[in-house]
Amino acid sequence: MKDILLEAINKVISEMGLEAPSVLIDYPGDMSHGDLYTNVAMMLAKKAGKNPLDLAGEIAENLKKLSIKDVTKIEAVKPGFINFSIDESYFDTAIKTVLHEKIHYGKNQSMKGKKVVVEYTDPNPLKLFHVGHLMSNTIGESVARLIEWTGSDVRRFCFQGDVGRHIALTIYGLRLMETKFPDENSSSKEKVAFFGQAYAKGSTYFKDHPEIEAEVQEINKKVYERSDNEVNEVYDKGREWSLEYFEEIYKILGTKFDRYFFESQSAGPGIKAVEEGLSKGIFEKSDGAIIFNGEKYGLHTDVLITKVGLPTYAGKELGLAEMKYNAFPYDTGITVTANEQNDFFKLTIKANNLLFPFLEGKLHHLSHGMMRLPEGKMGSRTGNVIAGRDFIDETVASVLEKMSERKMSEEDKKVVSEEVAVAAIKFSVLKQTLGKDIIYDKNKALSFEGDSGPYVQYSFVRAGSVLRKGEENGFAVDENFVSKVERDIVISESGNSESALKRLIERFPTVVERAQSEYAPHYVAQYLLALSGAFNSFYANSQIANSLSRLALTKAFQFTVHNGLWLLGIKAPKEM
RNA sequence: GCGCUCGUGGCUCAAUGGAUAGAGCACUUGGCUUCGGACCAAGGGAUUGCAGGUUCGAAUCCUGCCGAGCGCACCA
Repeated sequence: MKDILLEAINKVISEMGLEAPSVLIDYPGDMSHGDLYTNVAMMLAKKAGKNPLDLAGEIAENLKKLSIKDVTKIEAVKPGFINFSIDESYFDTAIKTVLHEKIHYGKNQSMKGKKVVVEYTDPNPLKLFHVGHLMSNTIGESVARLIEWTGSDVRRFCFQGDVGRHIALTIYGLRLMETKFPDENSSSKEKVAFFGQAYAKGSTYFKDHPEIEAEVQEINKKVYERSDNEVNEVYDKGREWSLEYFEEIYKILGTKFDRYFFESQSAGPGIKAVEEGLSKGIFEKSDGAIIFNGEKYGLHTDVLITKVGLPTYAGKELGLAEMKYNAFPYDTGITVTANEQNDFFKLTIKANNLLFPFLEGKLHHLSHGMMRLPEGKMGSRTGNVIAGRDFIDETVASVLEKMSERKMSEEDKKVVSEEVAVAAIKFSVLKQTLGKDIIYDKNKALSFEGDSGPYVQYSFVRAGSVLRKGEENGFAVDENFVSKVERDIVISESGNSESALKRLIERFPTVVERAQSEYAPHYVAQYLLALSGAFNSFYANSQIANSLSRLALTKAFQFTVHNGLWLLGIKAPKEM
């Protein structure tokens, strides 16, 4: 409908001899202003030498002459808006579309055939998987799903820092610890916690004893070269345990990576790329190290290969871009990280473009804020970090507490409580604009009410419950349901909670498009809150289970919520 | 110091240069003989950090100031 009106407006204004700017046509915030509005008259008034309201009136008159299907009212108002009212039957048709498209409702083909890689989460083996990784995973997964809905071929990549200074510090810290090395039978949580402590120990010790620098560098070199059996043994065990532990978390979160990359693999290609860049004059030598002088491009200067000959994070990033491209020749390569890496990515993207001209315009960095504690930044070096797994487990525990009254098997409770907890966590991340920090207050439990994931899930569950009731009343939602709805069109009156819900369901695909084009899942999250609110209001105001049209609307609501939650990486449970 | 990002009710967040700045939490009040109360309805609560500017129109764009966060050469 938006497109139809847009076309009509453009036609009318060009017939009036006016140049069309990029016309805004949208849903008004307040339904009392009609179903759609445009501000085109105000934008053109000055150029046309007319008063905005008069011009709006003229455009409105000309639009009326076109007698556009389903448009029942065109009205020029106050400063110069033109408001449109759409016939109720148009929305009834939209509801039927939902019932046909089911779990595909909202998809489009805007990027059909494009290849896209999304790299996210990126935890480091031997280091703690903290709430920040949870955030990156949540956002990356949602973005990957949004892109899948453009018809693109998406690959999920995860890059893990299995070599480097943090590993050396962990191994050093291990030597300082009295605690016994955990055995194979310990839980993966214990195993990983052990290495987390070692890292904290190693890095705090290093902070107070800078004289161990040479020793740490020596260990680091051994890790790269795999030249020391003792180091290798610790390293291999730690890496294996970490990766197992990460898999457990991905399973709970609902992410499945297509491919893992490790820094130990990108080091070689990184060095090769940097040396090639050096010979081409893209990079230069300085103080024994190889650097990228970003100042020519208004960026910083960063070291790519240290004077000891080891690639830095930046150097390895240069190798990674090519490795990713070789694994899957993408049109768009997105990397999701916290915004503390913004400058770093500006730098490496620039360097990658210079080095690999075929990557020009393909690399994108998507940054998000950080999980912060009320008392300040979390840092794994100091040890005041919240483990991602602990955060999930604590949330699950409080969901279970809330579910204690529910009659449900223990097994089901376990599954559902996990789904609800993950919803609460993910939604709290995805409901707000990317890039802003989230303050995590341990004393304030995550919300299950109001603007929350569980609120949306609850609405879905409730809808399911009503549908079952409808079935008892002889309105089975089966193969014949849609055709029954088709025959029995019941047009509801406009202006009530039922028509408000209908209108929201109809605009879902446009919400998805916007979220896709801006890589902004929060539009979907915010929409789901509004949609759920509209449903709950409708539910409170009408008897649903005895009306086919209202059941049809409820079913359409269910599909829409289900699809929206899916885009956020959140499950829609049957019961909770 | 330089660069990037951000300041919206007590708190946490929305708002494509557009209409009366929206929600949730907290607070006050009302609603289960109806389909799940993790709900609904209503109320109070905002000089959108401050000062200018651009515009028919600014939370949004520009400039300055104040405040916060992040980054800035051999860590990742």
